[in-house]
Amino acid sequence: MTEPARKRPKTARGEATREAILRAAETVVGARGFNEAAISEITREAGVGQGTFYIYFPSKEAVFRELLLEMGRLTRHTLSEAAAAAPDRIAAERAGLAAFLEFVARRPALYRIVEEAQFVDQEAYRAYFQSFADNYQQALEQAAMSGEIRPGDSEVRAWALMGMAKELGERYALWGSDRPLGEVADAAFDLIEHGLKP
Amino acid sequence: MTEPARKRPKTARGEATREAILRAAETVVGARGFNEAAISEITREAGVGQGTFYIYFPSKEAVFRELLLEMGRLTRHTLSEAAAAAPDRIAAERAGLAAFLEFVARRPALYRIVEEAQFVDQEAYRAYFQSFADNYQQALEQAAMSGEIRPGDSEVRAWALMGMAKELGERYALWGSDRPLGEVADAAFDLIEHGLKP
Amino acid sequence: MTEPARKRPKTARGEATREAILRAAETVVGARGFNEAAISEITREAGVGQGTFYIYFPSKEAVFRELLLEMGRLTRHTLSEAAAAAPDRIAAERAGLAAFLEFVARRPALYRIVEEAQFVDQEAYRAYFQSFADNYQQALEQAAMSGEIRPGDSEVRAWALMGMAKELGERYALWGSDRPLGEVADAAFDLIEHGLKP
Amino acid sequence: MTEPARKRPKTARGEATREAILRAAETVVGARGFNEAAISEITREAGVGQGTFYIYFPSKEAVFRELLLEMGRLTRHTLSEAAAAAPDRIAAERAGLAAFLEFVARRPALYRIVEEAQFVDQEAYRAYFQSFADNYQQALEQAAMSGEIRPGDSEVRAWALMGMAKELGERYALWGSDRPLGEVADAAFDLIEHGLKP
DNA sequence: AATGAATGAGAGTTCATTCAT
DNA sequence: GATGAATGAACTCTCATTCAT
Repeated sequence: MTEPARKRPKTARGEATREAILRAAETVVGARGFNEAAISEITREAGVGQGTFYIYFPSKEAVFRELLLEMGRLTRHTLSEAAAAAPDRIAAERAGLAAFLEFVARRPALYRIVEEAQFVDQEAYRAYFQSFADNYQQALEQAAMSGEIRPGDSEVRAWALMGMAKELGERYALWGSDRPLGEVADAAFDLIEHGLKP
Repeated sequence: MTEPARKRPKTARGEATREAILRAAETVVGARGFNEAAISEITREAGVGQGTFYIYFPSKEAVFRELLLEMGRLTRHTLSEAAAAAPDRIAAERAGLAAFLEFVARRPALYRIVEEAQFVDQEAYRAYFQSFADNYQQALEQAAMSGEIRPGDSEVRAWALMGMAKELGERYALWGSDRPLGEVADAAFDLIEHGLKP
Repeated sequence: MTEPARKRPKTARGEATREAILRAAETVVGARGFNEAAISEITREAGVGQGTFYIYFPSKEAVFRELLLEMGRLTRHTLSEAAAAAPDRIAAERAGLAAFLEFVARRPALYRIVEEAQFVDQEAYRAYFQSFADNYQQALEQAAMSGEIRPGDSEVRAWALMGMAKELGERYALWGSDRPLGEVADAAFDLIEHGLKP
Repeated sequence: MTEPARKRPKTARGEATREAILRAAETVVGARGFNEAAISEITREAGVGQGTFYIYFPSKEAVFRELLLEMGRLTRHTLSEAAAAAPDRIAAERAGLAAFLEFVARRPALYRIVEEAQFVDQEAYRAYFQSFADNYQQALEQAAMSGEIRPGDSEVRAWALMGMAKELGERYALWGSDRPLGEVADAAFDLIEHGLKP
């Protein structure tokens, strides 16, 4: 199903070219969307010939998939760093949310790509979020057992909290807004922490 | 930007044709996605000639936009019905979430179209959700003022709750799952009501 | 394996277009060969737009296959007419060979296509000749039983005689030569009739 | 028209590389056909870098031509050996046919290449067979003069007999068959010797 | 109102060949 | 001698849209 990357470059020059294409793809696909992003535009942006693209990626979908993987690594890294510094789960939620919003603001193209994956490579998209959800669920479960949070359905909670974060990222980090992201994170965290009930 | 629908049919026959195309578009676009959905496939599915499409819609994007409008009407109707029966805002949240999940499960193609709108007609997509958020925010504000819910940032809350609902709809109603939607709604509602804090 | 022709035209205009493309393909593919024959050249020759090609044929291979079928029909027709007029098998051999050479000279492009089929659609090519061989073999068998020819291995004979005819067609009708085809047919027939032995 | 081979290697290492490329080309071109055979595949099969190809051959057609020459040498050698052992022309026919079929069975790729030459380098292809025919014709002429065979049109006979051999080679040695090649040669020889007439 | 035919712009992709190292 | 990288021309094929009937 998942074809392998066409080529692992063997020289430093090749490595650089591959990286240039990847960055150009992030830019162009992030800006135009997958379907409007032409290979010719990506290679122009990367400053290489059209054929060069196919030395490093077997298809347009393949770069896309690679960018998705990158985004996965970066997000995981961002979140685990944020969580590591937090004393307990509740604090981790807050830190994670804030870090996530910052991250989306910093790499909007990459984030847009993740969302579009839904329509480009459903399988990869679902695997991507399922894996996040699995980890998240586990963390919530442990926190519930240790009494850091109220017990509850960890699976549904994981998805619900992910949905919140995604929507806020889209709305406030991607669309742009005059509200500082920290403020948004705080407001959302208040909801997560205490709920709506008076 | 938004061209008007090419033609409001005058005869019953025309009305039926237009409707057939709309339903075929929902099916095909919902299944294949906007870009993979060929007009020729839509018209074949609708049982009309290819040229007929352009009698009723000026472009491919136009049907798409029309489907988005439809979805908006239906969702609004669904939610306001659910909310109307609820005694207070907290109950309305619960009922609304459950109704929304049911709705997504019933019209998955339509829901997928809404999500894809992000990549097809960004402007329409943002307007769509902004309008929901505005209404939602207002409802939350009133509820806070009347003491039905804890006071807080209604705008962020609106987007956060919408994100939750969307993600749960996608995960449990669209992807499919063996968990009953009512159970999912209950679990999420528990989080919304009380938050994570013990 | 064998995809169906994309479209049976429904109007006379369509029928004419399809035929024009077929004739243009015969010309261009016959002259340049399958690989060098660009679709764009075929459609230019046919006087239609490039896209029109794909209304009537699903691929380049598909026209090719259609031309092969045509050639089969024509050859069969040519040979059976020639054989019908012959009093016995030996005479039929002579008449068939002469008719075949004439036919190749008249439709060189079509004949070249048959030969190239070997490298374009092996399966179709083999089926094409196997079917000829089967008929031929049967005719030889009956002739042997009725004493019109010496008994012998009809299968091998069929292929051997087909090979002769093909080679002579290629050499004298396709390459061109100053020797009249009738003379060639006579000379070959002498060999077929009496063999080499003094 | 016929460019010279780019380079006659000077060292044993070079010689080995050239030979490796030639053998890889035989394999790949024989299996895939000229057009489907990519240089990159040939060099991969040969275990050398892509650029190395052009040290030894100036173009893709050039290797092809070289393989054709090889095939010519081998066939000539095979046939002359078979003929040398035969007491007279008739016996030489038999031995030559049998040897040819064996040869095709042993080097199917090479044989396929000869046939495809028709569509890759017509000039070389025709020269190839014309030269065979010339020799063949001469042999038949001498045999006719010495009374070993019935007098007749040697040129046409040469082509006719070549056609037989080629077709039988293709059908029984290339396609594969459960009939022993010796048996096929015998049956064909019977036809060549005595003809069809009772 | 309806339609089948037609189109051309543009997409992704391949590959023989060149070249700097 | 050897090679991996690079390239651009060229190809097949798709499809939204227009139009004559």
